[in-house]
Amino acid sequence: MKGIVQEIRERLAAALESAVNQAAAKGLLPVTALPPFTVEVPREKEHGDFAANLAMLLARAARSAPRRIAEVLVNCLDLTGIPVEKVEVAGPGFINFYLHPRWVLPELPRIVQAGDDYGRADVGGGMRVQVEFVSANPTGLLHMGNARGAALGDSIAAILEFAGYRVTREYYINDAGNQIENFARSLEARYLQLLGRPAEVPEEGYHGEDLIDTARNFVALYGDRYLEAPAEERRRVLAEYALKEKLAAIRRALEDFGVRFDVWFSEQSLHDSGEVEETIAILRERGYLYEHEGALWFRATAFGAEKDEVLVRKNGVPTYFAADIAYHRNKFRRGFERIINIWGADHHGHVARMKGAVAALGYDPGALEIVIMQLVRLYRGGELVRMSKRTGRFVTLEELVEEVGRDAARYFFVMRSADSHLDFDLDLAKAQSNENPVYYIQYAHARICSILRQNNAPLPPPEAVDLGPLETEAELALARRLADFPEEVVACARDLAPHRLARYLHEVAGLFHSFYNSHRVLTADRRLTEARLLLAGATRVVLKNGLRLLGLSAPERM
RNA sequence: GUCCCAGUAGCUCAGCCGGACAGAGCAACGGACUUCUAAUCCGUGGGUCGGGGGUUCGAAUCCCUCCUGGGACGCCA
Repeated sequence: MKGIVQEIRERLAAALESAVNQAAAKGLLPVTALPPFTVEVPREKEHGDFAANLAMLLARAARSAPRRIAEVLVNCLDLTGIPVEKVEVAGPGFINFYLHPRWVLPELPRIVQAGDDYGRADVGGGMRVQVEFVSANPTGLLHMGNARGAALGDSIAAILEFAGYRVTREYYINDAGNQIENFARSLEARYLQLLGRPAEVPEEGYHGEDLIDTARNFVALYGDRYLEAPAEERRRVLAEYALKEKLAAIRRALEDFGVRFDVWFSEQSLHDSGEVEETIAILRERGYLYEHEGALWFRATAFGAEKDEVLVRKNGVPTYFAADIAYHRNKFRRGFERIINIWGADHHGHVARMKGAVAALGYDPGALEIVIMQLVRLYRGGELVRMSKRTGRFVTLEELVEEVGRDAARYFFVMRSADSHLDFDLDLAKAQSNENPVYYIQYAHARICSILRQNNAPLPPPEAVDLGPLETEAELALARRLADFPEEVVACARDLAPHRLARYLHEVAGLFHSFYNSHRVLTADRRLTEARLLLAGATRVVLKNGLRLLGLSAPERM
């Protein structure tokens, strides 16, 4: 479904295009290729409802002044059927279109009729996309960076879905390799300590106190059964138990955060299935591997990376990178046409070599898109909250949700662009006051619901409502912005940028609050009431749909 | 040293696939609740878009260079 804004934009573009042809046919303009011009909405209201930069772009080829070309084009314009009241040439050569003030109103019944589907687009054309995010090590709890990734990834996935993609949300479980060994040794130390044996968590291990709890749970189940067992077996059993427990906790925390995954993909399964070996064999065949100092290297520099990378260590154990390449091959083989990874800034060095590996395997590196998000800094009482990975002391996702609430947390994570460092102010997120932007949007939604509840007279179907009474600036400005929603969704999907949607919704809420404070919706005039109820109802649809895409609730009462 | 991100109002940030006089929220100041939710609204003040060059009819936006902050440069993940 196309919004009215896009419709008019396209019709104006078409009219301009035929004006160029007309002018050329009449000899008023040399015949040239049509430049890629835009029909945009001017920032200044005085410049009309839409403006085209076509004349300026034609100036060079036509060897004529832009304003002169604009005049010629305006004279050749046929705007039949487009609600344009006035056309002007202005500034350096813009062609400005002034529409009938109430041109956007027909969109209102369409919004209400479409309901939950308003804004749904098909730019994705059913293309299969995989969004992989969070993928935190299952050796601990989720921290702020994981939380940002969760909010961002889930929102991007939802927006892409709404824009017509078939989306799979996936979590890659790093349940293999060195860190699992460290994990097991750390657990073993805690286990032994609990049973009164001297032991110490290794330097490189996991020092978080949560592992003491995990070990305690293990002891409750198995007691000292593994005290005298061979260390290898003891560690294996401990790690197996702890991974299960940690993963369940991670899953629960994410669900409480409103994030669900379609697939939980195990790294270990790539080793077990032989895919890692297979992938290495393919790279070897293609000539991208070489041996050096006993290790097997991938020639990442052949693809523009800064340096080559080890795939198999001297000790014969494949690296994380080797598994990750196998994982991406697996993604392509599953038929995903776009693969989107949400990574923290600390992984950006991995981007070039990963794309290189994809290319080396014969897949299109352009199909792999990496969204790099900058790190999160937490503030409380105006002070930076120090995090320490080594001691395992940090604020977890669960604690965050408990402290500030799910909606506030998610809003704060998506309100900034991914490549901006995020200063997360815990006090602000927690505040139930006007300082907190979260409630502004939700409050508008709740207010509308309250009005709708209080209207007890039956309403005509949306298309039968007389739009005549809507004429004030506040009413028209609100309706105009609502009609931008479909294009806004497409832009957010294109840029993988939920923060854009957050800003848009904030603006819509603002326009509604402003309207609300200067207009009564429920009045003695039934015709007026019905028109304003339609406007309010349309606002509700847009807010609700937008909030949903950001993973936020749309409360009916506050 | 090399690479990535950022530098825009007092603070936190949009705008960056070039467009016409640079925006929002908060903070500051002054107003609005007998009327559908004041978690709201209305108004006021506030900026060398980090500095310097360049490209262009036009640059916060593109290119070069320098400065500042954060991150990455492991046979960790």
